[in-house]
Amino acid sequence: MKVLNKKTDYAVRALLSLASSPGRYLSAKVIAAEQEIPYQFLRRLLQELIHHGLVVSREGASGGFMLKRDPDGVAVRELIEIFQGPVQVSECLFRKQLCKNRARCVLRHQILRIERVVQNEFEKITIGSLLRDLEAAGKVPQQECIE
Amino acid sequence: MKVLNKKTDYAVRALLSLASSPGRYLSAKVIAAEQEIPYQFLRRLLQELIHHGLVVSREGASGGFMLKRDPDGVAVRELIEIFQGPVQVSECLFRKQLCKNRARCVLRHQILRIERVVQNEFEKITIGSLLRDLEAAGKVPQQECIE
DNA sequence: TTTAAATGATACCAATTAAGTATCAGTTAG
DNA sequence: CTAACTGATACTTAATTGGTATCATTTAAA
Repeated sequence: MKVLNKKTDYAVRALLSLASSPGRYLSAKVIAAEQEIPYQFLRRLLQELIHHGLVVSREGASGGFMLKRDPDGVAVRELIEIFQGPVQVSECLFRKQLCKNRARCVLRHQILRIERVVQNEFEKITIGSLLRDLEAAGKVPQQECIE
Repeated sequence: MKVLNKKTDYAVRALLSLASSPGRYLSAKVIAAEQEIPYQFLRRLLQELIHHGLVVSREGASGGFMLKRDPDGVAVRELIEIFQGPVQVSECLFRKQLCKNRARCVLRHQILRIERVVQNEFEKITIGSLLRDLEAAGKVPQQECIE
């Protein structure tokens, strides 16, 4: 069970780059280098972010991308929805069809409860909050990625 | 973002069938009909459950499958791990390698927190608890699967 | 005015995974 | 003996994921 796919992961990191250079345009090249994201992949991803109104771009030489919204208003939850679709368990929820059997429903009910919890948690994590975490972590020299 | 795949979903339902016929062997055919699970798919799935020590089987005519363990001792969390791998966010956690950049780590840290919450929730949901929910729901005629 | 550095928009590709099907061999109750 | 089972495994098909490549357009600046 994988929670985040690469695209979401890259998007978060790209947005962190943009958020830490407010008011400036960063080129895809720079972001790619900074965050070690495959260049062409990143470019497609940035287009999607534009289409969803999260960033703006400037074309031409010395162009690039800039965060459009307040970093605290961009939740990881929204990014997950953009790149991995809505947090869901089954078709049942969306098609609003009757359950074929009750067993399925009982399980769904429990899962939906958990989904709400997860959504809530991801709603609380924003680019802004991550950026602050990042700055706080910056004071410690280097950290191991465990636990 | 999909939390449960079909295999896990089917497994839960198959186990619910088995749990509601304690001490009896149910054939794959019967379970498949009862839960509307594709027969051959179910059979492979049941083999996996055997290999993981959750059910036992009897071969030959009038053979079938039986739950091996206490229904309350079989958590959905375990089924997710069997059929979808451990609840994880990235390779980082398991390979215990150093983070290439701090941004990744900061996000990871938050995600791991959420993962623990999710794991805890799925640990609480067991075949036994679902069966009781099912019996309780059985008193109401038929329910719609919404929200 | 030319040019180099950008983005915009697509099209393509390879690997993996998910879901489902099919088959054959061995077992056993009746 | 045979029909109804499980055990094991191979195959298929479609979708998804992660990544690459290309061409057109825009623009700052030499």
